[in-house]
Formats: sequence, C-alpha cells, structure tokens
Amino acid sequence: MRATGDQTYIKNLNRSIVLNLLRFNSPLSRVEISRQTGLTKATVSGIIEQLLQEQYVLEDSHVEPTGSTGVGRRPVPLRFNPSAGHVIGVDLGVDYFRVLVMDLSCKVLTTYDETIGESDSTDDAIRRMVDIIKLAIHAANDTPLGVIGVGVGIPGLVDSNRGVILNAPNLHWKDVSLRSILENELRLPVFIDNEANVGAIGEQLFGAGRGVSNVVFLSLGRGIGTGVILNNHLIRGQAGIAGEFGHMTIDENGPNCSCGNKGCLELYASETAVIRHYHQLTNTTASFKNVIRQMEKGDENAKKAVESAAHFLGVGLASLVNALNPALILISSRFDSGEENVIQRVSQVISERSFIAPYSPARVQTSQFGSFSCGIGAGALVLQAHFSGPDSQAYSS
Amino acid sequence: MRATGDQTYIKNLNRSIVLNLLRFNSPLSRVEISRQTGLTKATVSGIIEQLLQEQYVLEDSHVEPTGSTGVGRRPVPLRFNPSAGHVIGVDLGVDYFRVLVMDLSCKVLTTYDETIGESDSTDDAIRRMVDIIKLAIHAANDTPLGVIGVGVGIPGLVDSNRGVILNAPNLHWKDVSLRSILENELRLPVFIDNEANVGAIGEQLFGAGRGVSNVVFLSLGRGIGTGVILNNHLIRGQAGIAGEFGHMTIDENGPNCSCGNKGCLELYASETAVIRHYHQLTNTTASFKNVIRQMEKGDENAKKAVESAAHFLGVGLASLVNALNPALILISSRFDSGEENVIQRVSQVISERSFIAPYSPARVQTSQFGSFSCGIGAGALVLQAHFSGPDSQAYSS
DNA sequence: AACAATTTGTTTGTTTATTGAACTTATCAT
DNA sequence: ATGATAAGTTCAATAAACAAACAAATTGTT
Repeated sequence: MRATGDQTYIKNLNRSIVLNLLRFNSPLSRVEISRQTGLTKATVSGIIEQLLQEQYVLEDSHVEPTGSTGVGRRPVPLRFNPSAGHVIGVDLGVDYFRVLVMDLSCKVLTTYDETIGESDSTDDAIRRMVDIIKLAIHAANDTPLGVIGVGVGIPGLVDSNRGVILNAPNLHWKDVSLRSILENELRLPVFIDNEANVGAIGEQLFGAGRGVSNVVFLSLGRGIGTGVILNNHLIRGQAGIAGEFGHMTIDENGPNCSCGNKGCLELYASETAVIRHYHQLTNTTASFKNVIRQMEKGDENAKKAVESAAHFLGVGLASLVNALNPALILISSRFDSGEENVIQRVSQVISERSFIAPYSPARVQTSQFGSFSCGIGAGALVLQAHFSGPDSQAYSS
Repeated sequence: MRATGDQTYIKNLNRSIVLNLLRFNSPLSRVEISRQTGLTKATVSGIIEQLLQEQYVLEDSHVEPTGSTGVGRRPVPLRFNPSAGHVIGVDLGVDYFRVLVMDLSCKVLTTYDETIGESDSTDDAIRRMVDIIKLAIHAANDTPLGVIGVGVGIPGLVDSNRGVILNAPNLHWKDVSLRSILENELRLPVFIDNEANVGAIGEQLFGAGRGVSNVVFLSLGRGIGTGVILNNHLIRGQAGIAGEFGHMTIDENGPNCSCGNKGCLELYASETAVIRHYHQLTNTTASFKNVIRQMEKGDENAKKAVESAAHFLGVGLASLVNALNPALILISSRFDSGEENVIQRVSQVISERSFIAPYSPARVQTSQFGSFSCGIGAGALVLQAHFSGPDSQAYSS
C-alpha cells in the first residue's frame, strides 16, 4: 500500500502535471500553463523555477522579436529540454539486437546494430548486450541527468511486473530474469516488456498515435504481436502478459499453431502465412520481401497471398474492434511497398464486419517508426515510468 | 482539465482511502487503519471524526468484551455503515425491467419486477420505469444520505460517457439519451452502462470476483455479453462501447450473425445456439430451460447441444485469455443444473488452447449473483462512482 | 491495591505547498 | 511621456499532514 497524500505528494503531482504538459506542448508561457492546468501563476512560477534548475526546462531567452498581437509584457516561452538526459532502448530480435541512444523526447541519436549467432547462448547474448550498452553509455554526451534508464523490447512472453522473460520461443530463451541481470550490471533502472507492448507505447507517446487514448499496435512479422492501450494505459493483465491477439482463434478447426492452439490469426495473416500461401500456389519458396517484390511486378499469385493475409487480418481486427473499441489501429510491417493496399483492405473488412464501427470507427494506418518501433518504444517505456507522476491508486479495496 | 493538487485534493484522497479501506475491511481500529495506510494516527483520527459525523462509519461502542490478547487499551472497532444510504439499480431486459433498492454494500432490500409488453413504446417503458423508481425511492427508509444515485444496466450498445443508448436491437431502442431523461425526472445522479459491464463491476466489487484485479464477466443468454475489468478498471474504449467479445469471429466462413459479421462466438455458444443445435438434432423446438431439463433426464442430443456450446465457449475464451490475461472468468447463465459440467468443460478447453495458461491460469467459475447480476451491478456502478476518490490523471495528453 | 508496562487514541505545535491579492516588469498605443 | 494591458513575482493567509508528547484504558506483577 501507500499512496496517501501529503504535501510532498501534491508537490510531485503538480510538478508532474506541469512537466508533462510542457513535454508535449512546448513552448508554453507560465501564464499559459496556469490557464491550462488551473494552478495559480504563483504555483506555476515556483514549479518552473525548480524545473529550470533541474534543466528539464529551458527559457527561450531570445525574447522572440515576434512582433504582433497584443499589448502587455511578452510571455517568456518555456520549452521542455529533451537534451537534459538520455534513454537507452534495446530491440532484442531473433538473430540481432539493436541498441538505441535517444534523448528525452525519444529522438534517436545513435544506433548500434549487432547480430546474434545461432550458436550464441543466452548468456553470451546478454553479455554482449551489456557490453554494447555500456559502450553506448560511455559514448553518449554528458548531460545533467545522464542516462535515466534502459528499456528492452522482447519477442515473447514477458512478465513486465517482475522483469522476467517467461518464454521467448523464437529466441529459445526461457525464465530469464533479464531486468535484475541488467540492473546489476548497469546500475540503472531497467524496464523490459514484450516487443509489441513497447511498440504501442512508443507510437502512442511519440509516433502515429500521439494524443489518441485508445490505440492498438500490431506488429506484423514472422508472427503477429499486439500491444493495446486503453484509456492511455497499456493493458497488461494479471501477470503482465496480456496482448497476444495474434493467437486469437479465427477457425477453430484450422491448422495447428506452434502455440498449441488451432486456427490462430497468426497462421493466416503473418509474413509466414504469406510465404506459405505463396508456396502453396506456386510451389516456390520465397522470402517475404520477395513475395512483395513479385506482387509489385504483377504476379497474381503473390497478390493473392498478400490479399488473403489482409483479409484475415481484417477479420481478426474486426473482432478486436468489437472487443476493445479502439480509435486507432497502427500496423507495423516490413512491406517495402503495396502497404497502402493492405491497409485499405484491412480497413474495409473491419468496417464490413464490425458492428461497432458505425458508432465509433477505428482508423487503420501504418506505424510511424517502422523497424524502429521496438527500439524507440523500449525507450518510451523508460520515459513513461520516469515522467509518470505519483499515481494515487485510492479505492483499490 | 483540472486534476491538480491542493489541500482539498489531498484531504479527499486520504478520506477516500480510509473510507474505501473500511468499506471492504470492516471492522478496523484507528491504529489499524493508520498502519495499513501509512497515515499518522492523528490524521486518521481526524478523518474518522468526519466520517462518523457523516454516518458513513459507526463506532462499535459495545467495547467488545472479547477477552484475550494483549495488554493495553482496547481498540475501538470502526465499521462502514451500509445503512447510511440507498442505491437503486435497474435491470432493463427485453420484456421486463427490475428495480432494486440496495444499501451501500449492495445488499438487496427491495425488488420491483415489471414486465414490458410487446406493444409498449420506448417512451411508455421509460415512463413506467420512472414511476417505479419514484415509488421505490418513496418507499425506502429514511437514511442520512438518502438515495445516492440510480444505475441502469442495458442489453445493447451504450455510450456510458454520454449516457446514451446507441442501439439495443433486442429492445428495438435506438439513440435514447436515457441518462439525461432520468436525471431530469429524478433529480439524482444516473449512470447507465451495458448489462455485462455492469455485471462485471458488481461481481468484482461485491460478488465472486471480490479482490481480483483482472476479471472477465460473461453473461450467457440469448446472446453473449462480456464485461472486462483490467487492473481494477472496466475497459470502455474510445466511445464507451468496448466489451463485445460475443461477436468475436470463431469461424470466418460461419453463418451470418445478426450483427452483420459471420461466425461470431454468439452463434455457437449462446442459449440460442443450444436451442438451434438441439432443433437440428431432434427436429423439436424447445426452450433453453427445456433443453437443460432434457439433458438432466439423460437426453443424449440435449447433452450434445450443450457440450458443443461449452466447447465453443472454451475456444472463444481461450482467445480472450491470450488477449487479456485475466485471473478469473465469471460466467452468468440461466442453467438450473448441469452448470458445473459446462464450467469444467470450458475450463479444460481453455487450458488446452491458451498458451498463456501455463504461466498465468485463468480460473473459471459461476457468477455469484446469477439473475441479479445486472441489477446489483447497476447499483455497484453508482457506488463505484460515489466512492471513487479524486483520480489524478496527471500525465495525460 | 498500587504500579509498571503497553497499547489506543487525542492534543499541540511545526512544516509545507497552494492560494489570492498586491506588486513589479515589460510592451504597445496614443 | 503616459495610460492600458498582460506576464511574472512576492508575501501573508490557509489548510492539511506530520511528529511528538500526552491522556486513556487495559493487563500483569508485586
């Protein structure tokens, strides 16, 4: 327990409100902040003074010679200072990992790409990850806050509460307490979560989902991963492993899925599904990228395989729309082209099949960060924790 | 906006923390509250004094002659006083409505059952509802707080934010601003929501889901309605109409559903589905209750129809478990018997098909309030709003 | 029966962050 | 220059929590 209020609590609360307002709405003057938050000018001045000292915020002392509107003293523009510190985001993939150094607005400053060999053990991979992160930290510019934390996005089941990778089948990792391992090595706050969850957070805070409270992020790859944000909160469920909409049954008599179930969406709408379908039609084995390339060249079979995937994706997402009523669905995929057709098809199937759509349609579009979704999202995860105010969880029972 | 902190805010916050602690953990002494909340004894004393005055709380002055443990002054047991006021919950059904008068712990004190005729218009029905509610209010005992509000559970799409029934196909109601109509008539706070959402809240606060943070409530009737509580919050989505898992596609080539989609779960696992299936097998038309009765008598066809529904329910719920990672699934149905077999079957299918289950199993059981789920839940909806403290939604934008 | 020990609950003064109002600073228009 | 207006600061008042001392109630011990 503990989340009761005292003076410190409300100080933190208001400070956090002001800081977060600036974070996403710079520049703002003190008076403007006062108007938007309802705090008095005096309170805002005090908080700003503190934030200036901590360098989270900068005064645009250039006293903008913006001529124009209105008599009276000019407002001093205050800006959130993204350069006050760094975050590190790690995208852990099946045969690679990528370490990003970002500023406090999740702008990527440096990228480190590494491959993981087939023969590398879990320990080996983690050791190399630690080394690269340490290198990245040392190479980063000095800032008032330094590196505020490290986030990791993982393709698999992650208990984000305890910071444990429960099972990442593609990585062949199981029961790895990655958070505590990294925290011990790095002496920094570490956050880990599923790759799609992290992607959802990144897109919702800094990407295509900015300002939208209910967002579904869908990452289309070998499998299908989803991260769902409802009412500005990522859904995590009892053990922090919610969000596996890719294993929603679409045909209860369908083929077996690696997850043990039958007829999962993933079997019909992932890259793997496209490749398999194309193989069925042409008896040729092609990579996903090649199928797309073929499609662009006018190959009817490739087109068919992709359209089928889009259709099924629409079917699955229609269920999801009925269930969760999101305002926005973001799709992150590795299409080089032809993506717009897929989006359109998906969107159409959803509006045909979801009976909620007429009342509250869900927009479908591509994610903003593409292949960087996971890495940037991992950073966003850290920032979210760092900048979240005290959450009064009163009436918890 | 506005959710910033000042003295009043923290007073409310702490008051709400103490009150809610007592609400679900009476009796407690002042010191015990202090220990559990982290507030000082002095603060707790002050808050309790206020709550005693408002009669939300009572002192057990009987100075329990409980002999026993420990030296020192005996603690004064404090109890939440459910009789401080009343709530009214309305279960609006297809051909009936039911008005419940409850105390502040959602204990049902009086029940008014009314039928709605085929020929009654929406206006007629609402007028009668208003009359019965007014009657119920007048008939209720006098209490310090009186009736604190009215909740209504509705079988259809409800925009709970705006308090509007968007579409209740079975009722043939569309675009009804029920909340404002009732508030104008009754001069009381009114809350409306989908029947299953309301049921979920009721069961999670006062029924079989007490203390569980992640609960799925599934109401099995003509259709399938679901209410989902994640992290102690009901999911509502962008327009407040989330929760329609009954229209999840289970077979994308399945028969047409009234919702416009194909192969929805509802077509395979609702009462209607059982009736239809039984008809297919025997060419006899029987009510749901009759099918159950036949099953109890050993009718193999009836058994088959019910088992099939249970199987499909399991298939659907396995997807839902993968997607939302709930700790508990509560099923509210109108079985008179044989329910346990269904639950067991559902549970088994889920554990076979959900790959999340080994890491975080979802318990399946029957709801506590049965046919009262909706009415009690409607009351719980009001209580939840009434007793929820100030929610700091800091870092929003 | 008196008294120490112990625990509950109250009283009192201190601390702290917000508020509101008065005040200073800066800018434009006449 | 002067008045009007808006931005930002200063300062006393307020309110709620806190910490520590105190009062009350109960048991066990001499």
